[in-house]
Amino acid sequence: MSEPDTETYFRFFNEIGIINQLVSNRVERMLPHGLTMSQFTVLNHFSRGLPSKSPLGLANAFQVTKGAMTNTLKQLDGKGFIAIEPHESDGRSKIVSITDRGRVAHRDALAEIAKAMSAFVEIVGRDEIDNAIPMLQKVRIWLDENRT
Amino acid sequence: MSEPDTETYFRFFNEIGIINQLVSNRVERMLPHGLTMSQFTVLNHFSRGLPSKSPLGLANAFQVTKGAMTNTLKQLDGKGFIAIEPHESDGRSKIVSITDRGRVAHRDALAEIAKAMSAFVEIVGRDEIDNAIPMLQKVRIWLDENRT
DNA sequence: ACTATATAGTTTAGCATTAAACTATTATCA
DNA sequence: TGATAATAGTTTAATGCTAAACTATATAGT
Repeated sequence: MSEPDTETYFRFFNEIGIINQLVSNRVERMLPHGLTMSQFTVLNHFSRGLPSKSPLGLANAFQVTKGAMTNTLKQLDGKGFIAIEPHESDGRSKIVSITDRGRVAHRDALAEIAKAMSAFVEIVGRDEIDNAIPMLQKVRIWLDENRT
Repeated sequence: MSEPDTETYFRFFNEIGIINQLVSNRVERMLPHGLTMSQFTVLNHFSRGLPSKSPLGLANAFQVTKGAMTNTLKQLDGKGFIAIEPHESDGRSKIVSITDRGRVAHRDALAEIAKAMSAFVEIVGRDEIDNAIPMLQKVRIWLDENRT
């Protein structure tokens, strides 16, 4: 691969890095209930009707370490937004699920995000987002499956 | 905006967040000279022939705080990869530039990245990257200019 | 059954980052 | 000119993340 090519790919990932930094920062400052981005992401997962998962399953789904997930779940549990129960047959494992209070918190958070996004939506249309997501998924899946 | 729309936009930013996490992690482990992603990004800026900048200018360019940039520059300086000189007329400011050793380190790093990217390039073609960058730039610029 | 290995989760140390306090210098303007 | 505000950079405290060590339970192989 020629050097200019590397530059282009690097710029791609660099744009992604800066967007991530700007978005995380912005969203985190407006989330209610003292939610962090990671905490919201977990609530978002369950409020979409997805089935209960183990802490490890969540860590894999969001590509963070087990340790990071332990921390995130501890705080969500402290706020009463999730329930952590022992796995019925495997003594090593646990099952995480969202609580009613968690659902309310998620709804509040989503409302705040929607409010802040309204201006953004006028600039970057739904079609552009729809168009980009499959490509981003392809990138993410490749990175996930080809870890070193 | 309807709730499903918010979901779509959120998924977009979520994919970006996960990609960023996977890439940072992967790249950082293979960078030579003990370079971090932030350090490499600074070297990359200068090695592209861009003009010397103040620490604050670099912090703004990469969307990190002044404090983070102080730390990054301190480490690059310790490795002899950059030179930090006082601004000629403004006693508060400094000017950062890359050194010859910094250029060599950058070249080494770019070679490692290119090597690791070769497999990725086969999956996600140059055209897809070229197609995505303008949209990402638009997102990044909007986020940057519309900070709260 | 016993031992070795693998797995789920927690804890710890180290690091990069942010926000805010702080120092030093420059700009504004009355 | 002299006081006030703005700016550049550093430092500090707090936070979240990773990697690795650690505990406890489950699985596999003999």
